[in-house]
Amino acid sequence: MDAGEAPAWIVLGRDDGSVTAVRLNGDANEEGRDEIPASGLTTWIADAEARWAPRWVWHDTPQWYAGLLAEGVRVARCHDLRLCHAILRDSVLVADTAAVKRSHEWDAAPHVDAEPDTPALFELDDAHHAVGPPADADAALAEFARQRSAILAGPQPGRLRLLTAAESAGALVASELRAAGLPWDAEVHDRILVETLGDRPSSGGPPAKLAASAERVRSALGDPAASLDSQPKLLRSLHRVGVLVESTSRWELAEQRHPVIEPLLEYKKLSRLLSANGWAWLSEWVADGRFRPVFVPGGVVTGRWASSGGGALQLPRQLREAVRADPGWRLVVADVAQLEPRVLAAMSGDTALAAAARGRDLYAGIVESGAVATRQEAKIALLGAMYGATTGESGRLVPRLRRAYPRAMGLVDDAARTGEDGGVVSTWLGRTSPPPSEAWTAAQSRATEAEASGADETRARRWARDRGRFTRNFVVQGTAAEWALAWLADLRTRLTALPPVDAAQSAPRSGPAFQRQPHLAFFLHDEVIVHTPQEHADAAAQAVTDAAAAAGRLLFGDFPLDFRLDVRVADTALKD
DNA sequence: TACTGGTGCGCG
DNA sequence: AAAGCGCGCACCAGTA
Repeated sequence: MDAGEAPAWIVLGRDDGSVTAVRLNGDANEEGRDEIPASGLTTWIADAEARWAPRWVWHDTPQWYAGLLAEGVRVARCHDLRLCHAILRDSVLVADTAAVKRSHEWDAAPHVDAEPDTPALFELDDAHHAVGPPADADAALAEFARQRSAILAGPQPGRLRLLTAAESAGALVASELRAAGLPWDAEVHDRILVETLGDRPSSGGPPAKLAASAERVRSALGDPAASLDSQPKLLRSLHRVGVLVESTSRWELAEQRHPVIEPLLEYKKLSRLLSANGWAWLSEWVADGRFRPVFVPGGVVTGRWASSGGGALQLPRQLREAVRADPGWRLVVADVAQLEPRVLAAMSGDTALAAAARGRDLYAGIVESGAVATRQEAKIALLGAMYGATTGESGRLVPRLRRAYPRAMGLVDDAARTGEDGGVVSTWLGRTSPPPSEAWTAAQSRATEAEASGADETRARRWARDRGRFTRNFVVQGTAAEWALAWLADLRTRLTALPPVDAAQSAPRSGPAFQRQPHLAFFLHDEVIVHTPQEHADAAAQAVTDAAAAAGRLLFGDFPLDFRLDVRVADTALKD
């Protein structure tokens, strides 16, 4: 490693078995290159991180970072070229003439396979093109230059710089979440299953309580052979006994009065638990006291994370009790109260809505303002406004909010109108919705032609409204996701600053990079779980709170609004 | 045997 | 049948 000025960025690329590291100065000019044998890569990166703390520029975070984490090495900052490309390619804050919009080799799907150097990187698809973004150093350098110039040339470079940094920090967090894992007590999980479903059957059949409720259903149907797991067959069985529902969904069934309803609802509940999070899930997804799902940053169009495998974002509340801190450790469980409405207030500059939210439950504030009568009404009305409800109680209440909070409601109404007209909308930091599909556009133009049928017009109108609800929600959901990324990134930095505990208090199952420090263990849109040594529990809880305040300032400056958290320190993630 | 689409339900 | 957004996953049925 050469001495010299500290590089601001180090671009990593893989070429024929070795790794090239290109050092760039603060103006992104090349200062030098190092060829690093694969065997020495981790050490080289750890040394460079300690010495320079550069921003690492690489093609795909999990492919570089999973291996480092496995050897106990963390990095503070990175620039994920694949994720940032996806943002810049569509962003209205980037000129259409920018080269990044045409570097299509970087339009790659998220990599679900988190292991580095696996054949996945070189897999061929049907057309015999390599899957995934380019991994070599020259391609990375060129794309990085395109991205930098796209950001800097735009009308609001600060926002895109923030967004790309936050997105990249999220990528680091996602890899770290997988490496550290969520502490999971398989015995507690098993106990919940046994209590709910009955003993685990030794020979493949259903557990006792599930079988019993199936029997009650079949008996109420008067058909000992009734099939309960096939929707069409179940529907026919219900019709035969006079339960004239159109679907077999819980909501519709609950409105019926018939002896089959109660056992059937119970059967559905139990069978859902067994098939989604039963013993098979436990043995597939929990190992060595940790649930290690794959988080997929940017996996949702709005910028929210998705997950792949294990249903990480759908863990039923019923099982939260199985989330257990290691001995001598604690969990800090925190979620944001009414994140999306608060974000809407801030991004629209609606001081009346911000005042309703400040220092209290936002829905209570709306009630106090007199716009609606009850908390429940406030909630339904606000959700309806953000989702585009037009009917029912929600649709009826929305106009009242429009009068009380014209700026906030104006923002989402404008977004809806733009979407219906075929336009694109953007989040606060500049993530832009995809343009309408060709089929959508074709349907709209067909409906305006002279020979258009009534059906053409109806369909075009329905699709337009569908898209309007999507863009309406996009601006809010997407900006909330940006706030959450800023929260995560800031929190991660604060936790890293807490001193490691001694070996005696370590939690070895969290892996070499996390066993002696508080670390993020779970993230779910507006909620985090931190796993922390007991002695740092209060500091970690404070860090969670401070990070939320910092995220609010980072996005919205001095706008007078707080992002209230519910923070608990406990041994389990169980709520209340 | 592998796929796709529909249904239903878990989460925010 | 949820009204009204965004997801992932299991299961079944129909098809290739």
